[in-house]
Amino acid sequence: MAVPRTGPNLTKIAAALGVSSATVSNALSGKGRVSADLVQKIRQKADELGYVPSNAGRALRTGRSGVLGLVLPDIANPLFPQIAQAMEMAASNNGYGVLIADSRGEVTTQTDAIGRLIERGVDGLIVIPRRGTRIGAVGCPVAMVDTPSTPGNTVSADHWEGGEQIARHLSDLGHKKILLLGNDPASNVQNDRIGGMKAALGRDICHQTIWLEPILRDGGTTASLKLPYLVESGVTAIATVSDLLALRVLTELQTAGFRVPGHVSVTGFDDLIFSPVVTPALTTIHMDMAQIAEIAVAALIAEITGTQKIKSTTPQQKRTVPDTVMADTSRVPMELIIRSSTGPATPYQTHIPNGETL
Amino acid sequence: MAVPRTGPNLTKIAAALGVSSATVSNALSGKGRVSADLVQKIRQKADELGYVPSNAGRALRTGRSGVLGLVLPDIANPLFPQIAQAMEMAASNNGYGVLIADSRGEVTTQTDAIGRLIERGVDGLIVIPRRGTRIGAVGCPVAMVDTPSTPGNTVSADHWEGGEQIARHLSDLGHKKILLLGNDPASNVQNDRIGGMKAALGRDICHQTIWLEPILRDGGTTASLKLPYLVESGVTAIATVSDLLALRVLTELQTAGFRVPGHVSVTGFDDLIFSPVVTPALTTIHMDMAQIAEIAVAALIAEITGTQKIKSTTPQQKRTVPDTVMADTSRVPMELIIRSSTGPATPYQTHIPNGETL
DNA sequence: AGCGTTTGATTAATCGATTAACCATTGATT
DNA sequence: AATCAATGGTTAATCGATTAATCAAACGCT
Repeated sequence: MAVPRTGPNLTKIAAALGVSSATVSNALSGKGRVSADLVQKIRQKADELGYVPSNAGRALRTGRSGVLGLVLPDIANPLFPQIAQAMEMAASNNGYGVLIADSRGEVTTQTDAIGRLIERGVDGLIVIPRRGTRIGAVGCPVAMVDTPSTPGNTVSADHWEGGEQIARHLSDLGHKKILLLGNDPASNVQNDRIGGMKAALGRDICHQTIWLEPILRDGGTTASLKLPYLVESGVTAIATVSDLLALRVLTELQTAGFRVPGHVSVTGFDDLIFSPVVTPALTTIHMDMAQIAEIAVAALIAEITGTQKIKSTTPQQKRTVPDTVMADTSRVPMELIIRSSTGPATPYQTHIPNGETL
Repeated sequence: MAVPRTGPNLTKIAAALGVSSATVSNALSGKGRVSADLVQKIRQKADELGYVPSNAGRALRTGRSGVLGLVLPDIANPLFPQIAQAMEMAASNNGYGVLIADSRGEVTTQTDAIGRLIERGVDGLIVIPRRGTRIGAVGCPVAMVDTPSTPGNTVSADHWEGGEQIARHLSDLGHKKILLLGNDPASNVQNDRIGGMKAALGRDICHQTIWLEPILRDGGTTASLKLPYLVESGVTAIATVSDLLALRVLTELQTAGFRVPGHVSVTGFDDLIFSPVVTPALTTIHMDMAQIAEIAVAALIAEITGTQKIKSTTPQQKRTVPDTVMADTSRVPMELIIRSSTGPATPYQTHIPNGETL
């Protein structure tokens, strides 16, 4: 094709000033020895010509692309916007770009997704694994964002502590009989959250855990949670592991004529986009994704820029252990957001779903 | 640094077989003239060594990176997962990667975000603009996904027709007094949706349009929509421009003691993740993001691979018109999803919010 | 003055894939 | 048999930035 490169490059700037391209490179990167006023002139000329360094050229020479891969096996995750935004921001603050990959929920394609990213030459991977999926050796540093209790985890929110906060909040409101509602018992995150809740509930508080996903799988989508029955049997609070579940519970209760939080308090997790705008607004736990992203990206970059010296000399024999990186802080605290879906416990005596004034 | 490249490259394969690297390149790309069995042997050797072509080398030589940029000025958009997933899939099916950029909602940083992508050498941009923001000249092909009525639009869902579908559905159910609820009157998408709704409602149907965002801006977050008043004044259906709004309306009505769809029918738009799981499940409009993405990516790639010959010979003088590409089909139909939040119109006589059996 | 050192800049090799231009066979044609 | 074309492959240049290895000049020091 012989596409004539249009944009200005190092050589063009060098030619315009009558110096060598090496000097221009040094001046712009501040590495070699270049006199102050020549640096000045080069900078100016570069701006004037609208110089944009070629990533391809740099990548080829340095062996680093300046791009991180973001893998979300479960992209349907409603937290995705938050995660993507936070990661992109953290990366671009550090001069990196973010390439996304999606594996459509299937485990087999997760490997493909990672493969695609590797082929594109990413310098590192950020992986939000789905239900504890292990990542095989990939040949580049990997930051895993799962739960503090997951082996190989780099950084994550302290889901356990978040669970404790929610449980304490409900406990403080006087709730004595609480339903803990999870979705997938195989999820590390959800187990941590539920674990934290249980740990924070004193012996005087009765609680029961229900996992939704197995029920739906066995009973079909029509399977009911029998929430009205549970409430009538004395449950005054339902703590879920996700705002999505909380929303489901909330609307189901409201349709059945119960008042939230009048009859039952409901809590969620994650502070999703809809949580503040529903009525009643959801009491939930917010995670500081920006901070998590910052730590994950920092750890990744540290590994990337420091890993060269220990480069394995035997290219054929890949390491079998994933190169998950470590961070100084591996768990960031979560924040309790109290809104309107929780209130004082009012033990349910007689069932009057309708016909009463607030 | 002198990082010794570990992975196998063309030269290594060539050396292993005693041929030239050019032949290997030709064999793998199927371009030059190479005998059938040599191609065979080269392919085999490449697999054996686990050869992965270097993107940097290829990009440098060909001037194309094989990466598309995805710009979502409004990343908080709950449709983001769907969009990102569809785009990534369409791109990777065509051998391209997707680099994301976020402008955190601000218009000024939108330019920065695009700039970052350009600097990373993307071959083309996919832009989902926020409220009709225009994209300046960027120097690479751009696919805009907005509304069919937006000038410069490449492809999008037929929001107008979606609005018509929803309106017809409500009309068929016998609703005569309908509230149309939008959020941002400056949004092209929302205007199309509302426009379609209005167009499909016959003269015998009374409707009123309310925009939420201006009300909230003037009246603060506490401003109420006075939904109960509206319902009591005879509105039997509320058609919103988004599932998020529909959810808001739904929960507000339920809390006020109204039954959906018993007293009022509620509809949304976009079929967001929570829409099927709330009670009652939302009747809404689903857009075929996969198809939109496929069309956008195809149009972009066509432009990318065909644009070389008309490369401008005057690099300095950038085009002032954005290079938005055109597609054969610019509007893809939407699909009406009827669930439980809509039902026959039952004109509201006496207000009995509570105390009645369904 | 003579020697070593610092400063400032240049040369040239390199990363890996692509491709235009070229060379060497073999086969076909008149 | 001589010429031409097709086939199969090689050479070498190129994309743009980086950087190790030089080189030349200016400076400091005894």
